[in-house]
Amino acid sequence: MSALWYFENVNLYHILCPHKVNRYQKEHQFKAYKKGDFIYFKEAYSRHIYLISEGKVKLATYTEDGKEMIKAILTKGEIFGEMALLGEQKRKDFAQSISANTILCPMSVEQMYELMRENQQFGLAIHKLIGLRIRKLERRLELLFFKDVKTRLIEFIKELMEEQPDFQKTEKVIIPMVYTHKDIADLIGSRRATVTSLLNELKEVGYIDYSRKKITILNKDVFKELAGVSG
DNA sequence: TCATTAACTTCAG
DNA sequence: CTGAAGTTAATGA
Repeated sequence: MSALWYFENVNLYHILCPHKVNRYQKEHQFKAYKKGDFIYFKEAYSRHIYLISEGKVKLATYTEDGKEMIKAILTKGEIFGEMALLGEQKRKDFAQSISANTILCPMSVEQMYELMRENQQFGLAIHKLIGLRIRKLERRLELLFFKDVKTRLIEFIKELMEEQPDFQKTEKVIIPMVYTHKDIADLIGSRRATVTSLLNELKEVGYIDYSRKKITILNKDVFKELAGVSG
């Protein structure tokens, strides 16, 4: 199911990216953002949906005590701002570029509605994506509240594993790393150093191998059974 | 005991 | 050469 989500994202991008859609070619434009640039702020009007053509984007809100709560970090090929399609008037989170050169295709809500009307498959895929995102976030929040960091990291890696298109087929699963240790730490509510040492721990006991570019799960079935709580 | 802080080294642009 | 990423060890809850 997570794998589906991945596929749909890719397909969405192909359907959506105005590059591929002839009749939007004229009005089509990419927008570039530097590191730290905001794409939209909290409480801004929700007028667009964005496709990531290049780079990395962080979606987050502020908690009551003023801290950042990171909802997601998205990369090339993914879409965000989709809540605008469900009638969201103002953004509940903010979006910020966290890579040096982030390039986005903005699509207006009206354009999106038009596409959804004409292409039911597409409309369905969007709704599914929204549903899955909400569930994913809920699950992550639950983990944050009730589990220790190690469990959170393992669950996080499991999720990435299941998003790999062909992960069922082989014993080993290679996860290309789009996240830095800091990104991971942000997402699981921990620190860079903790992520590194936990990854090393998993490496030492032979569950994974990793470098900056990828995490290799040496045996997916063993990994799937990992509960995380140490013993 | 586990995770964070801080200080350090390595890496990439 | 600089800032970010990654590592390590000391310290706190």
